Amino acid sequence: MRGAEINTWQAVQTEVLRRIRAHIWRPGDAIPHEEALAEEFGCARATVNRALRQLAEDGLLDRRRKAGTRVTLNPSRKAKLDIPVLRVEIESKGMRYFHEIVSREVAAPPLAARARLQAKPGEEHLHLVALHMGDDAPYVYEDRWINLAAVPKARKVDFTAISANEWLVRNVPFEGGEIAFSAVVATKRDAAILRCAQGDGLMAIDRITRRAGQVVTAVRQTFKPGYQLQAQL
Amino acid sequence: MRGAEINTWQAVQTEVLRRIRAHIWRPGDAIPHEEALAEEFGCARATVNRALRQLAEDGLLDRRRKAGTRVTLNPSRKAKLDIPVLRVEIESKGMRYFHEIVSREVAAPPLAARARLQAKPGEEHLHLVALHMGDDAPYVYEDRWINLAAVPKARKVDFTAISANEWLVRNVPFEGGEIAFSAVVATKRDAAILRCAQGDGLMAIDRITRRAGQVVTAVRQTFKPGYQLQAQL
DNA sequence: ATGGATAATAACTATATACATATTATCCGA
DNA sequence: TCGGATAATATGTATATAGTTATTATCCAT
Repeated sequence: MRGAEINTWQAVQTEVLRRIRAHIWRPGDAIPHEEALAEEFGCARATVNRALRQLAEDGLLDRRRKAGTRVTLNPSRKAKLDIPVLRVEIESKGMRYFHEIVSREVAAPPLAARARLQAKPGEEHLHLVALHMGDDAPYVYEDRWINLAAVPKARKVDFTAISANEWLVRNVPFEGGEIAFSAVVATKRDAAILRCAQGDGLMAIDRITRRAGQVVTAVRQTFKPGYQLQAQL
Repeated sequence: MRGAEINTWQAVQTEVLRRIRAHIWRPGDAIPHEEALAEEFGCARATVNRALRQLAEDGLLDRRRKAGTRVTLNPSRKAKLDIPVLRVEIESKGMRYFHEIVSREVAAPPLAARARLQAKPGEEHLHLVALHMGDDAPYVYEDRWINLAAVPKARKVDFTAISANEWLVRNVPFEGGEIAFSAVVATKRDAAILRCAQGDGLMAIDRITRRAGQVVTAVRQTFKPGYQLQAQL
């Protein structure tokens, strides 16, 4: 598999990678500067830069002007995982996607949710509980708050026709957010909705989405038992 | 925060991003080609390329030769999470790190583990169970198999002095692997080791590390209750 | 020694240019 | 109409060159 590059910059990159892995250049060591490597590999400095820059982005090298480039001391493996829209994820597994609204109301969020939403007391939010199904079996259910001050249009959207997730992605430009994964134990309520046993271990994903400083939406998605989140190293 | 670029390519990137988010260029739409954008922004094509290439890597654009560049239709959020060596993670939280070996034996893995290890019957592996502590409280425990055929040196390493995790990172060049996150329910044994209640929801991480086609090590790490894995969107 | 100006350095950015490559569109003959 | 050769095109890669910027090292005056 390795060594199948046609590119110069990829060839340089894998050779550098090889030297790091073979401990020819060890963690903490400085490696030759771009110009020297360019000469060694018989290519332009820009090409070396392209190779090294990406390795730095991946966390394998530390680069600083004038100080040079060194092999990262505590290499932390970076896993990239992509969180697709649930419909896409379910359909990509060959299942038929369907979703239903369990409850919908406009209300002021309770104290616990208010902090996450950065909401002032009395501010109205749309509270949605929805269930996403794969082949008629519950796959994940979500408990979501949407900030109506940030997204007034959401008040009159028919979320049975399009999931909140998808509607938001399509209609609300957003800028960032946080995501956290944790393990929870199925409550009686969880079990009833997901049709699993009370006490099962469930993966939960908490997400907050921001736009212009405001929290647009905060959601907890609770997955069916046995759900695995996979990534490549 | 936005608009604080000094670079041309970053300025181009955020402007493109803005147009995507503002739905000036909508999902599925083709955007102008590099040369046109270069002219519009008054910069070189290489600069536009740099900006767009990264957006494509982030999954916001789809680019194909001759076909051009379009806004991704089903934008799946990509979260980057880094998995540091446990010692570093624990120490970075201001806790004192300590680890102990619960059990250690050389054995042929049982059938269930053999598949994951791609091991032939009778092949010897090192089986390690270790507990990582933060401030004297259990943080995570791991059940690990190390392929002695791939890493013969491991047989006589003192893993009380350095954790297997760290020793492997430092001493075995590796090429790739898989990682999976799931939620499990604490068994009696889990509870005893982690000093938690049986039935607690625990985050589990399964990892397989390869080198030259061989599986170097397969490990399951089971975290203390309440553990959260966080990432930025 | 200490601090501050100055020089040296290595990565960072940008440009023009050129060629490679994948993919689409077109055209032509069977 | 179908298939295959051919042209057109947008992105991908590589290079030489040049200027920018952050950081370190040095040197000098106090």
